[in-house]
Amino acid sequence: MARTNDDVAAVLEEYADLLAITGAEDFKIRVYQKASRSIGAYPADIADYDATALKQIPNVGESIAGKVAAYLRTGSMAKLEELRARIPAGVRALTRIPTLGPKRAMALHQSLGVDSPESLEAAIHAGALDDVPGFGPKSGENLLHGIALLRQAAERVHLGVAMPLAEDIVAALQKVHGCRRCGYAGSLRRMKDTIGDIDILATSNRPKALMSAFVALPQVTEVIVRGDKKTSVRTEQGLQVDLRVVPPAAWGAAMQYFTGAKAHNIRTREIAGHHKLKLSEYGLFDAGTDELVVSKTEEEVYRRLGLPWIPPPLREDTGEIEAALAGRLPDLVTENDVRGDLHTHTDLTDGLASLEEMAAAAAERGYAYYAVSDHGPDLFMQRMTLDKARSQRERLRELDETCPVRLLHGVELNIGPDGDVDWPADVLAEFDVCVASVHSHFDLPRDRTTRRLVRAAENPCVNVIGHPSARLIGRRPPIDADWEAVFEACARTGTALEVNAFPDRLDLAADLVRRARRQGVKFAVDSDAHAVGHLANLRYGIGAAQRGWLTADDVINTWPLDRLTAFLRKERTLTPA
DNA sequence: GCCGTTTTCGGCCCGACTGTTTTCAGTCG
Repeated sequence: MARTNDDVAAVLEEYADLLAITGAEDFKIRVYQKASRSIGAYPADIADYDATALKQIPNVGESIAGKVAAYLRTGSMAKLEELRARIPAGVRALTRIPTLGPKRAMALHQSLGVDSPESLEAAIHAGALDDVPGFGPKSGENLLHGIALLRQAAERVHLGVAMPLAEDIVAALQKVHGCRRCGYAGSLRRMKDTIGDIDILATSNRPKALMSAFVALPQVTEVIVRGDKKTSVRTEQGLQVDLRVVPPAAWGAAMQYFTGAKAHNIRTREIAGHHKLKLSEYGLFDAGTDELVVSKTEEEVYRRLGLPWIPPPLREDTGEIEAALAGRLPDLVTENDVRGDLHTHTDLTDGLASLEEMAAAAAERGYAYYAVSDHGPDLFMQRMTLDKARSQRERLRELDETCPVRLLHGVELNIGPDGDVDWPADVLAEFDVCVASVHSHFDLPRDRTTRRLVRAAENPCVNVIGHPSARLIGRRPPIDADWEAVFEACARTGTALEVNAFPDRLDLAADLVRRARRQGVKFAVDSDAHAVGHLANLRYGIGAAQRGWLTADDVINTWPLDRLTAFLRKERTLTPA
């Protein structure tokens, strides 16, 4: 299931955690964390690598390469096994309790013998904490609260939940007297598909007023920490929201800092160090004199570090720093580049709006072209028939004559367990665009799922594989396929992969998008709209595309219609009739 | 343990807040 790289990354991460619990030096812990990230983000599969090959990976040196090579050979890592033998697995679980880090977790384990959140909870209730130095009454209270939160498993929420909430809070704070600027940062600004907490940044010379307004927001149910510079709250759905207030002149440095990701920031601070500078949320400073160099805009901060401005979706330390230094950052696709949507529904099947309403909404968005792609007959509950599809086409052609948007007649086919789709080639040839998606049989064995998707791609009439992994964030895992084989087939046959913009799908996911792009695959960023309001979800799909390093050239629905049409002909025109 | 426009040795990201401390360690982001 998991790639070798992910498996090794998890092992190194665990080793780093156990080192921290045993009180190892900070820098040693960080080295294993860095190596874990580097291997996790490394594009090639390392399954067959030996120590020499492993050392080519950044942050993997002699020692780690040796450990990983042994792990790949034997399935175990001696040093890790040693630590596992010393520290019960539950102690690592203790560090997942908020306010309890490795040091204090180990202290509790040694003095009380606790080895799980449950046994800690029992020990606290028994009053055992009173005898442990460094733990007062407040600690017990906070730990119990933390254990309760852990139990609720405050899950990460998807972008479609976090973004509107963040936008509401920003709008409210902007109205507070003295607030100069306010915006969201963090993983939300990086457009991660799921969000653990929301980071809001504001500038004001009167931070107290801003903090008071913040904790009084109707969405707030609990204040976690409160200060003049930083306040954290929890909302009714258990989501943590942090507000940071900095002086107006520090906006750029603060935005850079709070957008993260943490690993990206560590790199930018290291680079600052090399330039004898010091970077914090308050600005870029001369390391010797502490004099401010720049802080007003992110562009200035990056420029002074010798870097171009790096778009937030790339800031993960997965190669963007190296690309920036080499002047090879991708020119990312934006929502403005998009000329049309290739996957949308109407009330002919499971959509809520009519063909006319959807076409009008597409025109309003300024699209040049727009495909209606209702379900084919194989999704039986949608009651589609060939007659219905053809009569929809007639209406669409008629509407097209007066519509400012060029209307395309499409279909969303169902990919059966063996890769077959609803209609034969002669029927499919009547459509302008064919999307084909998996809607059932999600648990087939990997090789069968791979064959299923490859066959769909090899169908000369299938233009786009819709929501390729069929995942539903937080509800259904992605189907298991040999994705490299699927990507190869798509690149070879001129079949695009969809980046479905529905916020609980965001499918293909960004990391797979990036891997597919390396194989030369093209993409369609589609809304899969079932209602007028869904067309605007496209922004989330663009976020995923950006996180996958896509340029406009990689995305077929940014192309002019004639180029798109040529792509959609696929090899149909090359195959003799 | 890794790495090199400061280096093959000596550095390793920075600041806010909390709780328990009498000046700071631990945790978090």
